[in-house]
Amino acid sequence: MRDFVKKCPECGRINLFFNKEKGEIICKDCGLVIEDKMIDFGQEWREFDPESAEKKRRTGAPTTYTQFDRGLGTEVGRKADLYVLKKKSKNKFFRLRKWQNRISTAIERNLKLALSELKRVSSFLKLPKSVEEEAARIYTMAVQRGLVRGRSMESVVAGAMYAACRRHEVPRTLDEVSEASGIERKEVGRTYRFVTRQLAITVLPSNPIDYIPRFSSSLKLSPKTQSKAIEIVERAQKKELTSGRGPTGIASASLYVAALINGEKRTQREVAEVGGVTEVTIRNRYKELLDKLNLEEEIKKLKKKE
DNA sequence: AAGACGAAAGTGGTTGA
DNA sequence: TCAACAACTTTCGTCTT
Repeated sequence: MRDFVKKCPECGRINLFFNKEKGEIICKDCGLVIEDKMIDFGQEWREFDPESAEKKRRTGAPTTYTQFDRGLGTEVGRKADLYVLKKKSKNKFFRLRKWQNRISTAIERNLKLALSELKRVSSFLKLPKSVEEEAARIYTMAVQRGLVRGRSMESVVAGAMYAACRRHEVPRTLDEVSEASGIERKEVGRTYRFVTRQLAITVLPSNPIDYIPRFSSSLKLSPKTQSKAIEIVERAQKKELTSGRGPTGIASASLYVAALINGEKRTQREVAEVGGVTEVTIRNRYKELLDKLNLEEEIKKLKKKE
C-alpha cells in the first residue's frame, strides 16, 4: 500500500503516498497531487463492427460532485428556441421554465455557493482533488437531508472537509480547518460530529502517524528524525499507549523525543505550536513515552557523545 | 532569561443510569 | 436528562540550564 517512489517536485520530500483505490499519488507533506485519475482506459468489451460498438459504448461526460448539479443538469431552453414553438407550447414552455427557476434557486443556488466556498477551503489546505470530491459529496448529502438548517453553510462545509480528510487519511487538525474556513474550532467539531452521525458516515479514528510528515516538515526536521518518530509511535501503539489519547498529542510528543534523540532539539513550545496542542500535553505524552518505552537509554547515549 | 516541569482549576464532550 | 469521568487546556509558581 505504501510506496515510496521519488521526490515530490513541490517540496522535495519523499513522503509520496500511492493510493491504488483512489488512483492517485499524493505527497503527504504538502498535499500536492502528483498523479491523478490513474484510470484504466482499456475497454472490457470488443468491437467487431461500428454498429455493435455503438451499442456497447456507454460513457458520457464524467460526473462530479464539485459541480453543483454533478454536470448533469437539464436546462429548459432559452428564448432562442422559442420561435419554433406554436402558441400552445409557448405557454407550456414558460410554465416549465418558471418551475425550473424555482427549484434552482432553492437548493442549487445554495449548493453553488457552498461548493465555491468548499473549493476555497480545500485549496487553502492544499488538499488533493479526491478529498475535495468527498467533501462535496458529504455536503451534498447533508443538504439533501436538510442538515444545514439552523447552521451556517460555511460551518457545514468545514465539517464536511474535516470528515473527508479523515476518511482519506490525510488528516488536518481541527485548528487547521478552522483557520482555513474561518469557523471556530468548536463549531467545526460540532458540525463534523453532527453531520457524520446523521449521515451514518463511519470515520476511522485518525492515526498519529498520518500527522507526522506534515508536523515534521513544518519543524524542519530531518527525514531521519521523522522516521524515528514514526517508529516511536508504532512502538507506543503496540503497548497500547495511544488509545483514548489525542492523536495530535502523540504525534507531537513522538517528534519531540525523536528530535531530542537525534540532536535536533526543538523546544516544547515549538512542537506544541505546530501540533496544535499545549506544552503540558506534550510533557504528559513525553513522560509516558519515556516511562513505558525505556527511551532513557537512547537519550543518555546521546548526552555522553556531546 | 528562557525553557522545562508540575500542580490545580476549568472546559467541552462522552457515557451510562 | 443529568452526573461522573477522561482528556486536554489554561494559568501560574518553581526548578534547571
